[in-house]
Amino acid sequence: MTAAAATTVAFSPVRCDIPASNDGDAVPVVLTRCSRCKLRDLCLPCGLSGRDAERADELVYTRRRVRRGESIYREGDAFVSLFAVWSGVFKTTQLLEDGREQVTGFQMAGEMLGMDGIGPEKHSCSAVALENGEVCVIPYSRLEALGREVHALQQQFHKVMSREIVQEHGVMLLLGTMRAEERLATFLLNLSRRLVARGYSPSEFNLRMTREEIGSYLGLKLETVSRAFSKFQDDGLISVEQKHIRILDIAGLRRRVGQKLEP
Amino acid sequence: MTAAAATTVAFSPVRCDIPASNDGDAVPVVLTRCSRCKLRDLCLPCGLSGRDAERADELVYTRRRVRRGESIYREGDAFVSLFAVWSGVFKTTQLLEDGREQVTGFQMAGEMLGMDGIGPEKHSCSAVALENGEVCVIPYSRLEALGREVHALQQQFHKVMSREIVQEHGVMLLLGTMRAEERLATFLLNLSRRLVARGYSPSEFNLRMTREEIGSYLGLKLETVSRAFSKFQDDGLISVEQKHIRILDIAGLRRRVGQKLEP
DNA sequence: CGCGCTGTTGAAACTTGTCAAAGTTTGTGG
DNA sequence: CCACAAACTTTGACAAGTTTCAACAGCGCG
Repeated sequence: MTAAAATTVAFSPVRCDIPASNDGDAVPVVLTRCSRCKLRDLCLPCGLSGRDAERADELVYTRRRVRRGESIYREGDAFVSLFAVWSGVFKTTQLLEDGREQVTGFQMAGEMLGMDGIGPEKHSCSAVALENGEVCVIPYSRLEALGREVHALQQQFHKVMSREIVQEHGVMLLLGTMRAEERLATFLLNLSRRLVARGYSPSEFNLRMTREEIGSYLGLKLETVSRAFSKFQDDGLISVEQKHIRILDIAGLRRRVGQKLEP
Repeated sequence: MTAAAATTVAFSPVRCDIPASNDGDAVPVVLTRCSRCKLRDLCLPCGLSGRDAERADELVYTRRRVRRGESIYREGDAFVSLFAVWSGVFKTTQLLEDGREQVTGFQMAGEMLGMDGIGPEKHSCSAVALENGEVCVIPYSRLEALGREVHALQQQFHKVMSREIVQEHGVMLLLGTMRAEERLATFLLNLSRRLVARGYSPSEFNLRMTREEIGSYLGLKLETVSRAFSKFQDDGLISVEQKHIRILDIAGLRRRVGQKLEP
């Protein structure tokens, strides 16, 4: 199954010692190379070629393992680096003063984490692993410096940030104008689209998040999410076995969202 | 009153002809200078000093008048420039395929518009003036080029984009976890805070948007917004006379949002 | 001066949340 | 490997909050 293929490591990390960088991180690390990474076309260096692609290798010196439930950074932490998901699925969550929490996003391979920290110089949300995974650490000072030299990298970075803004507009639309079932359908279609881009099946996947986390993201209670799943199943649009989802009628699912949402 | 002061033009535009720029805009324009602008500490060049501030003058060659109801750009338009609000209030709106529309933000002096366009290379929302106003046109290619030379400008730009992301997370929190009254209270507090930063009264202002636009932004129907206004008035938190709002008890308003939201 | 847009308010309908109970799966430790 | 506890999911009944529909008032523009 394709799912297994993409989890396979198409990459051999090479141990080496890196001289102390000027941002205070001087431990022996795993050398990673963006130019050889299986995710290069999904990730920040997407579109870079030739010399530019090689220079992108200077971006990432460490890849960090994160175990299920562990966080990459927490709300309030000083901002130092961006992170690119290499494997696993993550969620970002934000707290309201009175303790209410919301999931503001789910991130999978190739997606960037931490851009919220640049402006305030500290993270405004927490990033938590939903399963064991790895993230590439991109020291922000390095990205800034390299961006000035490698024009295409700078552009790429701006595009990534911009797309983050666009995507959040989409979530605002979802939260502001859609009903429960429309929200869930949109969520499933979005997930499907992103999985396809990563070489997985568009119609069959395992959710890494709980009903509660989905609900939090969609502005719904977990019971409502559960009911919507059941409804879709009763209507023959999907089959649900706990976290295992099969999309049986993708067109029907799209019709549940007013009309269609992704082409 | 402070409101009048900030509308006054503390700046004299100078007519001049600029040679054709390489992004196809060759009409006679108004020369503007960021380094002398009354908004420089609120806007993109915030924090630049000395030589850097002067170089920022190369960023903006035109300021564009936009009349109430007119749009700066529309969803789908090719992306060429960013815009900085110089005067007036704007809204950004996004459409859902079935015709539902949502207001995704309100922008006032010093705030940037158009960053959603960088990634997709076309605008993913429309920007419309709620009253007559002016925007500074920042050709994106120029910002990119100048950013490579003026380090601090580049950093500033990244911060602006990042803050946009953070702010949208805030809206997601609002839409995903708050009730009608909490949403409106948050909206009013946010407005008040931004007005203060611009030298206006924190407690008395005129809304430039209709109840429907507020509702759209907050994910509510206009009737619900109207009722929440009335409730706040009955409770002595604010006074409402059509669009004229006076905040009578800002602490009380904060208490309506679970606890507090802005310090 | 009147028409249209905007805003307010009431009552009924609908959607989602809340509470509760029970079933299922997962993980842990003996 | 089994037993048990904890976490997660499903479902029902009812409550609460918001929308919908409707009527009317006020303001502002032509």
